[in-house]
Amino acid sequence: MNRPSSPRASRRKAGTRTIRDVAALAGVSSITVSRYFNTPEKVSEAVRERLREIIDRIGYVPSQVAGGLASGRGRVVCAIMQNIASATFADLVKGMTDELQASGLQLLLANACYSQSLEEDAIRAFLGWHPSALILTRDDHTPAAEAMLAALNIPVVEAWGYVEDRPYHQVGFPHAEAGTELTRHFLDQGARRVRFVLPYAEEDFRATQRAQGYARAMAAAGLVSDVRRADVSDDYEVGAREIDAVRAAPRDTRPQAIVFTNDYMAAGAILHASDCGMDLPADCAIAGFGGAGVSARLKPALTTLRPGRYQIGQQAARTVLQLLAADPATEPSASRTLVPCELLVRESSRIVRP
Amino acid sequence: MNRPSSPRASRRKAGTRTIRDVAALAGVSSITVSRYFNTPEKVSEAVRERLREIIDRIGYVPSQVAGGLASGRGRVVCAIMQNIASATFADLVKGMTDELQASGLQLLLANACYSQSLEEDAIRAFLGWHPSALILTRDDHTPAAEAMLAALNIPVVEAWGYVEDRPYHQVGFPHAEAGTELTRHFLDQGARRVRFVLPYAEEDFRATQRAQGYARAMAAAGLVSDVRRADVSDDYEVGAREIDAVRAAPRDTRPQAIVFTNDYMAAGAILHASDCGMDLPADCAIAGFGGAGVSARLKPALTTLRPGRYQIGQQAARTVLQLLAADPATEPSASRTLVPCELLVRESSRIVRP
DNA sequence: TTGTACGCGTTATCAG
DNA sequence: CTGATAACGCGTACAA
Repeated sequence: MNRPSSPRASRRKAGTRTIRDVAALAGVSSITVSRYFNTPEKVSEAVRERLREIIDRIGYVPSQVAGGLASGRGRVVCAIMQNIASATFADLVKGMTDELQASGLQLLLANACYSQSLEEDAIRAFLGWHPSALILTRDDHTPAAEAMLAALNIPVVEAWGYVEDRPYHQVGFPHAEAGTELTRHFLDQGARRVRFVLPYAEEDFRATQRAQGYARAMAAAGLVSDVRRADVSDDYEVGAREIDAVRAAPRDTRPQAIVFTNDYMAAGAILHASDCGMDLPADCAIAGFGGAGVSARLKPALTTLRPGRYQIGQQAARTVLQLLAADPATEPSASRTLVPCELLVRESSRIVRP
Repeated sequence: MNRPSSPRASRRKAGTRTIRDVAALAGVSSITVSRYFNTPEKVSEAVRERLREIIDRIGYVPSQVAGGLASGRGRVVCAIMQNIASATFADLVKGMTDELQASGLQLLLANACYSQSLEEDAIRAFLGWHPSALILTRDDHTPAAEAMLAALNIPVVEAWGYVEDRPYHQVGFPHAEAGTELTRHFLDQGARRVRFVLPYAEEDFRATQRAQGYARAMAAAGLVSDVRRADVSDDYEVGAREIDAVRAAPRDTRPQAIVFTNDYMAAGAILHASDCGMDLPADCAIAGFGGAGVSARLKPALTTLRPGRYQIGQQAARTVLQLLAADPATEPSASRTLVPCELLVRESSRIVRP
């Protein structure tokens, strides 16, 4: 009963070396090899030397999986993006990987496609990996997601936005204020009819937040908001159509300036304007958002508000690293790190008085 | 000796639920819960129902870490990009995650920054995760990396390129032929002086491959290659300077057409040309590579060769899934999947006979 | 269909 | 500084 006929075959996969193989070769116990990796200062110089040579020779790499299970803390940071393919999130990812790779942490990535529900699914899937930290890119979650986050008991960073009264760490900038800043740039020049153009898809809630900042700035100046929602998905085409709309309107009701949700729409406007004989910025001033590379090359060069996308990713990762390094006892209240945008003022946004 | 004074405290982290907690609640053994997740058809309908309810209620998520260790095969696919922040690799990543997330596989990402040595480091780091497959984005590796790949004994896919005589699966397109195709596009129109412009950084070896394809096409037509290497890193500026260089040259030695390594350089050229009174494509025809969104909006609209970036990522993931699903016994020889580029012929590349 | 026993490769704990 | 032992949470093999 206590001894089956055969002593049960090993389940080892061929070619897999373990900490014990290394230990045997070095004539030490396996725990010493473990210490060699985790707390080398507790291993004598002589043994360390011997182990280094053996590990190099047989190309041994410790199993993160086994280590994670045994220690309870996997060296994993999970991040959920809203649209991995976009330049915005690609830069965020680069900032995070650059910082995490250096610390030996592995980044696990998921794509939520701007959906709360997909974000919830991703969080749930990540639970199984026992992450040491979680980086999100929105601050409104489903109740189920909030519950999981609260129960997780690991550092959670909400990157990209910058919001008050959240229980988690914030790294980013206030999007509403970004809209306000661009609007004020025009108001300060004396413009009174300023339009804001939203993209076709409602999914990007950040764009909506910027529109709210625009509306606040207009209201504060005693002006009427003029928000238009695009009717095509191609950003360049949106810009082109806006130019056509402006041309079709009587001069005295035309917007003097347009703030576009992103630089691609603004670029579409500028490229189309030069095509149909419209004189920018005299006929209509333009500003974008994002700091796209092409913005400086357009004629007129595009004024844009450039967020520190890479820096936000980097800072989010740094925040995680600090929290992991800190004494878990010192409960740090949710921090907020502002990574400001840079307003690049160029020719396109100059208000020309008639 | 065999019984320490205290029966050794549990190392369980507070709040962590295990398969056994679920089993206890359901009044079954833990293996039944395991089967519920892995082979539900082997669990009776009644038990399944009960488990479903309990798992939902307590929010249990199986540990991927423990499961991976026990089964020997983690549900992990590792991918190494060359520049995560670029649109190219961002699209690849999206294609891969879209496909893998649906299959419950987790993507582990690393960034090699176009460095063979960093790629080797990333492969080594990935070894510790016992990946079920590996996706690379180059086909020349360090000897150490090749050795690890050979020893790994898991599916390896080299994405983005399309090369013969590699021991691994290929998904992509031949970059040299991309250069050839763009060059022929001009030669077929009767052009004889065609220039190829490489970026400043030598790191992107794919650009060099496209240049080789250009050189072959020129040689095949009995023409002399005219490859220029950019002297600034800003792609738009490169394009602008090329236009200046063309204008400075006598008309009868000017290139009739330029193939740019990427669309941003080409866009820089077009934007600058309209600025300094150069008439494109009459004065010089232009083609780019990449299928950037802005290309269609330029004046003249830019001819470009658009690779199926998303599709390549997707197909690389599909290849991985197929190989994982296939009988491991059937050793499939390295497959090659061509994801062709699309030549978008627009106004910028029309050769105008004087 | 369900259960028992044990191992996966590593680390925490305690002992020397 | 080094080692023996047990645990981490789950899946495989085998038995019922």
